[in-house]
Amino acid sequence: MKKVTISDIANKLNMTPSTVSRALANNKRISESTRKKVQDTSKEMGYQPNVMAASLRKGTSDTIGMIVPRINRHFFSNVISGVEEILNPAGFNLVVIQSGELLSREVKAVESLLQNRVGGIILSLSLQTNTFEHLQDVVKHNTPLVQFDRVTKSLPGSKITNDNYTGGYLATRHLIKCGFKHVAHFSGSYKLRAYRERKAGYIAALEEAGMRVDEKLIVDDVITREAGYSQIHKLVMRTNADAVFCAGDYSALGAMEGLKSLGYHIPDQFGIVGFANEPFSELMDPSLSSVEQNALEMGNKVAAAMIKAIQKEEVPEEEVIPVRFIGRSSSWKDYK
Amino acid sequence: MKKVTISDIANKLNMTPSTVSRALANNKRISESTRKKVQDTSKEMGYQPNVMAASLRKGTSDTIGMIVPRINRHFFSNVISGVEEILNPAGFNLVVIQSGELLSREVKAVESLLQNRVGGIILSLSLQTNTFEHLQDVVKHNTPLVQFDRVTKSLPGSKITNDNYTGGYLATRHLIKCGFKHVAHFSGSYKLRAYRERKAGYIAALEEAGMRVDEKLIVDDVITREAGYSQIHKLVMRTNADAVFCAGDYSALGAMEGLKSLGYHIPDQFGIVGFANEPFSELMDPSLSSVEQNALEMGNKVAAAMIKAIQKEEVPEEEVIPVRFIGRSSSWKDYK
DNA sequence: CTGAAAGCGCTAACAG
DNA sequence: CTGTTAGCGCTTTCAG
Repeated sequence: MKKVTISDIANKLNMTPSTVSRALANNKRISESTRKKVQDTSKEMGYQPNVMAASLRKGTSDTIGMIVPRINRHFFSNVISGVEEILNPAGFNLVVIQSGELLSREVKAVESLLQNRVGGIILSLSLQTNTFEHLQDVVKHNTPLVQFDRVTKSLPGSKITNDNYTGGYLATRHLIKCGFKHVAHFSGSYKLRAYRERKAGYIAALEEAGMRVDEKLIVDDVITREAGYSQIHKLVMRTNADAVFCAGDYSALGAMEGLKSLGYHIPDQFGIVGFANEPFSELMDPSLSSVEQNALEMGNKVAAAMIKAIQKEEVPEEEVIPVRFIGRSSSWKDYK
Repeated sequence: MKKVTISDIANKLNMTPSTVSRALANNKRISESTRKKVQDTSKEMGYQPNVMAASLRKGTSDTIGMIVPRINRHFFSNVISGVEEILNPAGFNLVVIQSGELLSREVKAVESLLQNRVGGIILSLSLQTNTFEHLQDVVKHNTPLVQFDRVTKSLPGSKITNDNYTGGYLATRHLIKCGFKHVAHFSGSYKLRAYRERKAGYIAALEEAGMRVDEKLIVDDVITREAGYSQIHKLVMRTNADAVFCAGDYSALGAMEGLKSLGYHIPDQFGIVGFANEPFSELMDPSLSSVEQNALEMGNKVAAAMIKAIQKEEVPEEEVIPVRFIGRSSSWKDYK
């Protein structure tokens, strides 16, 4: 089928494309009668506006690009939903691209969004990302940038993060209150502020309790299930750890499996707390204590910041979303 | 920053935009030397092609739109990854939109993709979808359409589905072989073929075993955790069921929780099998038997069909991806 | 209130 | 091998 354009409509009604364009855009300088005529026949003819042509002309589009490491993480998919909740009613479209935690794919994604002239870019950094040149392009192109969760300060624009510090603090304090004496920490990459902050909260809780910070009890780059499994083996062999605060639920899951394979009873002999409250956490046996992030709210805030940035309003430089500790069976013991 | 265009490059090098365009497109009718010059200075000047302009001119774009009910379902997010695996290397971009299982949002998504003149649309129907007018538009616009998983025959184009029939058959046969005598079935909406087929497989297994099909043991529209929880209560009150094959893992989860709350021991007193093999299934206590769908392979096939359709090659009308039954503790008992 | 005209950035005949 | 020209569909001054 030939696609129908505004000129087709104009011809049929004996007017010019400009008038049709204005009528469709609800321009106030058009008489009520022609507006109605135009809108009726456009529907009748099955007109679909060509947004590419419009964006090309206007120099900007109503599409917002969003780059996330993976969409099959509970946290990220809920942030996406939160963003859509605000963006769609405001007349924006969202396109989501996965970086797969790979810098190379993040670079390509940024490039592709820029080439599509999106109205703005929402980004959570991949684990691999250690250089920010590709994002300098975004800045140079004057494309609004909003970062969330995994952010870097070396770029301008809004940064919306979780209260990772408090999360780490609450998780660790809980383990201490449950009577664990040697609380270890499985962290992520220190390149990411989120993990540094969770670790800082962990240390703060130890110090508050007058406990010594033992570097041997802190292992970084342990975020996968596999890493959790293998690292917990090393940990119990080499140290006197009796509990672990993991910076993610997947490593906590791996750690739990590792401990079970060694015959440990959880939580009596070993306490575990994760981070992110993945859907499986409450269903595990024993159920996994975790720190819940308010992903929907974060998404809402991210979208709001993006809209403000597009409208060139003042944007909050940093915004922190509160977290909530959820105690479950993997750690709950003799709480005082 | 002003965005740099091919004319800017052309000016700087004293040639015409056409030459630059051709050099950038690796057109063979361009001398090696100018090609190199153009590509170098384009990089140097930070040129980003405006794909909107190109698509407008060419009348088609390299962007494929994909509409899924929800991205936070293990199955769907893996199909997405499978699609990307094929589409990205082939030079296509994928944009994903969620319908949220709502017809209204599915309609809007289709409209938006059409307005963006995507090169093709990949679709899995929302649960609510009971009319297909919005998809007639896709056909009318000559936009290639590939359906997967939740498909309707009333539209042309490729349809890639799981072998739901065999899945239902294997799950039910397993329960029968484990000695359960009154196997019930929690289905989804019969509007969707996937659920009708799973049910057909269930019935086939019963009949093969010489068991009577009892309509009281079959409940439809039970796909959420909540529905599974409440319906299992009704089921054990009103019938003699001693096992249930659920058309989804979420309802199976709810059913398991409901049975536990009633003091049932699983699988000794009641057997459960789900469908989809969500990540939580293996982690539950007891772990949930389920039917695994090969989502990555499905994604690959979907993408391949789309590429063929775009290149106007022959496309397979229907393709069926095999499934695999995974027996776990929720059903495994006295197997023979 | 409506029309005429220009141009967003790119590609593709058609000519050289 | 490269230049000329026209136009994709739309918006937006600038004139009436």
